[in-house]
Amino acid sequence: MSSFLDELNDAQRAPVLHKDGPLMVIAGAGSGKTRVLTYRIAHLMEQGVDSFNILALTFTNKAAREMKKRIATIVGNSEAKNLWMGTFHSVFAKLLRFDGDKLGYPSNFTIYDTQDSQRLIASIIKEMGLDKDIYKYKQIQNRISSYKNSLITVKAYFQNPELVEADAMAKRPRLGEIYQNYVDRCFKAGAMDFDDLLLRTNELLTRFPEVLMKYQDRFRYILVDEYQDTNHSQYLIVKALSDRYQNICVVGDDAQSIYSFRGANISNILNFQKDYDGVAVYRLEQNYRSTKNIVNAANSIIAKNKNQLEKVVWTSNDEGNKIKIHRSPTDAEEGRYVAASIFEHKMQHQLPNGEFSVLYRTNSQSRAIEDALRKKDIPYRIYGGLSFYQRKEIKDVLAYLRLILNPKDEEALKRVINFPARGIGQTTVDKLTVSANQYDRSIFEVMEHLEKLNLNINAGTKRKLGDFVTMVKSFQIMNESADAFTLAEHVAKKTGLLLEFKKDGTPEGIARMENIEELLNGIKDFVEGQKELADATGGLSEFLEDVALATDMDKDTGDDDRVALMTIHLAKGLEFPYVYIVGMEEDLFPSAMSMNTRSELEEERRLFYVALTRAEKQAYLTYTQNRYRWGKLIDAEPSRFLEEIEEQYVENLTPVNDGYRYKSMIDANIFGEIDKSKLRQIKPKNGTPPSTLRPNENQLRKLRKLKPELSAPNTNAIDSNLIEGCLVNHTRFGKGKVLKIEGMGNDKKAEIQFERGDIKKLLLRFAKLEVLES
DNA sequence: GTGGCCCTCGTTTTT
DNA sequence: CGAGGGCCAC
Repeated sequence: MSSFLDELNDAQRAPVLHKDGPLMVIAGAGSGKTRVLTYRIAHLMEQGVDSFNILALTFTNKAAREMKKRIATIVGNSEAKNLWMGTFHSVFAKLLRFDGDKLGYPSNFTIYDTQDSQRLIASIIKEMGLDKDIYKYKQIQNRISSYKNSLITVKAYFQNPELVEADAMAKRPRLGEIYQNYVDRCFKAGAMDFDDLLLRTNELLTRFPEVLMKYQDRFRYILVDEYQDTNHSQYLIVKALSDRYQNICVVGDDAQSIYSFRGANISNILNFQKDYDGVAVYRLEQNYRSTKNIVNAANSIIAKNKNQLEKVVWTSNDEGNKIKIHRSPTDAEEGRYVAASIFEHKMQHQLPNGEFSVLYRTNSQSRAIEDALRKKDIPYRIYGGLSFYQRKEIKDVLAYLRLILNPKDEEALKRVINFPARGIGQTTVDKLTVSANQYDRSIFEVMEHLEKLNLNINAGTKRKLGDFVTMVKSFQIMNESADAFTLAEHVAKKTGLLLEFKKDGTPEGIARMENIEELLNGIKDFVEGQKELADATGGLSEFLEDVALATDMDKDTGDDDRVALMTIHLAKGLEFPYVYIVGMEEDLFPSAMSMNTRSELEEERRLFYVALTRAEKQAYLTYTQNRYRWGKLIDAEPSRFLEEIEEQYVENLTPVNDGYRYKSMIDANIFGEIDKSKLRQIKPKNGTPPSTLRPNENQLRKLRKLKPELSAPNTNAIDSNLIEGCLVNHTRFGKGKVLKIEGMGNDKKAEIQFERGDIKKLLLRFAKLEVLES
């Protein structure tokens, strides 16, 4: 029966067979971690552990679904169904639906997404009459979120002088008040934000020992995937739930911890052995995914990090091709190169699109890649970014649906009360909000009792408000009998949403209408799917919860064959035969925002490690010399990570001396010029012969090392004489006139009209210029 | 109350 | 450069 155990190697089998007591599995990239988790669960069930007693926390709901499916093939579908599996957020949302009433929440509480939270915070700031330039709602939301993730409640905040002082110092003395108001308003709206799902679970488990006992007893075996990315709040939940039986299994890889910005605490995994008694540690070090070149290159990168658990990832796979590094003049050409390369591979080996992925640091980089792929007719799919459910028109429909379930949902109400336009303006909404705050009621309740309240609202508007209330109530009645699809379709029509976009007539409006139709189809599928499930209540509420907590990864990709475009963060846990990592430039990757401390830089490096280890057969690293950012073309410098890979594993497709295959509208020669001139100066200095293997990388390295000493004297020498309008001589371009000087210090550039005809922009610290006449 | 125009800001990454 | 928000005029 347990033949699946034969599919494991010895290292994998050990944690699968481990039955009781805490265990930690340190799983290197591509070492079969998911397989271990899956089989461990299956094995527990075969050993007689009741499926109701197992809780598995995964990184995406999709991962949970797939694991469940696989387990079902081993132990049978009816048993697999009973497992509690999903992301922290979805599992504990479910738990709070059962027991959240003890904290005063309705079981149909709304889940606010980040945008809802931000809007609410923005309106609180406005209501408090604070300066929006000092109290920036996005920053404040971020702040509150990290407080919540560290379990710093409003009360804890005010009791902590350091925090209060820090905010006061940052000229935001009223942050605590905003926090207080925000929490109150969410509560009054019957809403939880993402962080509440964890924070309130903690509160529930702490304040109600009988609830804690119930779930401790229920979840006798707990498994946590990607443990390195848990935050403090999640850590405490796991700790509390596993406290009684101690059957806790965590799986992770400290080298792949990349979510500290949302509160993930790498010390959770580093300290696991201290947190539990008698922890068994298993290591999965054999990589089954990638070639030797990729595995070794990745190892050589991560070795640069200081803080890590001991582990040696190795593979018996083929050597494979070297990692290819390619430079382009601009981001548009980078896109073209990637598209052309994918095309070439496809043609040569008859490969499907699905074997390729393009990974980037920031979502905004996708545009150039998209353009290029589209031009080559290569189908692609973007993951993340503005996901389907975040689109305006979709959120509008969802807001109506949310309002049906929870009329107290303030953000949903404000979103749709005047969309499509029905003559209820900001002034009216403000009056309602003030009144609602005053009576400690929701806006909807105020609207229901307009007659009894003496609000300064004219009769016409009152009638409109009344109509709106009546409409929402009619939806609520319909919800009692109709299924989610029928209701949603009715809502889309009755509210005039569909018509609104249809009558607009622009391509954009039509696209929006089609999106709404797609949403309706999605709801239909959902309803159909629910009919098959035994425990499903088949309603709107479950659909909305799914939507609120859906990752972009969770959306069914269908079976169409497309190149995958996504951020590196989103790529975690995935693998592709061919991987292109684009934008390998300083300030972009590593991000300019993450280079202030060693730990930030180390996280960027882990991110690079994650990116590289997604590749099975071949990895490409590309960078540009100039990139459009904020609508401006800016100089780019190769990422330091390029140099950190050991030379033997990479191959440079664009060495400096290759004669510039890529002609560009802008001055692509700048880098070539510098490198050559620099080399000439450097060579006698340290006597190292230039490597014939990787001239570019060698030069770059030297260049970087020498830059400080070289740039300072250079610019100084030139500074005094070189002014706009003066005549200069360049060693290679000849005589020219300086048209413009811009930038400061190292970035100081001169735009020069050369006699031979062209205009070039040169960095002064590199250009060898002789001033002829000023 | 509505619509249009102008300004600002942003690009880290997400449940 | 683009999106989103605020302000002003009708």
